[in-house]
Amino acid sequence: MKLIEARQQFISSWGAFGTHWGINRTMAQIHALLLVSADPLTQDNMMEELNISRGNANMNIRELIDWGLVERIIIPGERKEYFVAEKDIWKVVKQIVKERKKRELEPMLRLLDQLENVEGDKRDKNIKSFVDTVSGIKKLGKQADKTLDTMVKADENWFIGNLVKMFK
Amino acid sequence: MKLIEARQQFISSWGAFGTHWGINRTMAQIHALLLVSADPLTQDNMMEELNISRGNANMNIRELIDWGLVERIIIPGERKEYFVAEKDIWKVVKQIVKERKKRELEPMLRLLDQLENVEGDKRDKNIKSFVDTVSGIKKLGKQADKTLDTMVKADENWFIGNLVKMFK
DNA sequence: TTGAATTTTCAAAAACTTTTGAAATCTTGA
DNA sequence: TCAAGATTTCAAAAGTTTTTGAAAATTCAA
Repeated sequence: MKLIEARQQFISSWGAFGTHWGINRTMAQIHALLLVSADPLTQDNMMEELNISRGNANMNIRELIDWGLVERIIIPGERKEYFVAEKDIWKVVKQIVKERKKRELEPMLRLLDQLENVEGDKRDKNIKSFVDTVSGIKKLGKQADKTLDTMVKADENWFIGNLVKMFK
Repeated sequence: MKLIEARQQFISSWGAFGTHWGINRTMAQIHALLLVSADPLTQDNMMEELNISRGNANMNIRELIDWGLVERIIIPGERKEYFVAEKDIWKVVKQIVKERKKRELEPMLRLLDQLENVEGDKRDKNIKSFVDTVSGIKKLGKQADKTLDTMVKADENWFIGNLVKMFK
């Protein structure tokens, strides 16, 4: 398989993959393009390679910066802005985990804390069923939260080393 | 907070949460409703409680069954079908991990295997950048695949026990 | 077997998300 | 300061997904 073709495959699959994870196709494709590019790219480079409009490119690049996955860099003597993606996949994964934890897991746990204190007789089977479900989710959620916290702080070798121990 | 209100909060938040994970709102809400219900529910119960149409209810119930999260049960002497959700959250998580692994991670790893064999001189910086990115993702992906495999087979105490060891 | 109850299907409508592109704003070198 | 180049914004258009509801199919008790 030729490089051009392989790149296209990668970019388009990464885009499709992203849509299963609540990330829009273009954002995932821009990310993929930056991941496989040897050099920094401009917005115009990306617009051309992915066939997307200026507004679309701009919006999604900014969102990637917001997620901490892409960095804007200034090349001295150049007027245009250039962009690069973090290439270390372990760092990318940690960054995504960190953001999703903050944006989704933590608010959910705060809600569950409140919901657990529902009024009424715990012997009522409807109340019991509600409280049991909420407590169960909370318990697993809190554990996941702690685990992810530690993971975000860890380096790759530590992580893989531990997994090997854990699963041998 | 009263039970009715707490249930509504839970159902609506679970729905919003689901949309961040590529699951549609209604499917997540039906799941939430079944999770907090003490008794099996019919399709009509769910239509009424969630204010959704017959077709919508039917489609999403079937999708939940497809994911292995909900079971259809027949109550002797009753004409209607009843539904219950798996209440053990650890089992729910394992089931979701198992399905997503099969539907998303495994196909992605098969693609990466192919893309790694791109033709050309590995000293060309464009080829190097592509191959390095693909290899890096593949390496982490394979590790995740193994880990999730073990997790899917494990029971909760084993899992939490190990995490505690790992992170103490 | 029949027919009322129930479930399933699916085309069209509604809702929601993404993309476009032109205008507005900002930036910087001369 | 100016103006050309670059970036950002955002309303409208296009595209996608979800929902509806009525018709078709299926089920089952009598």
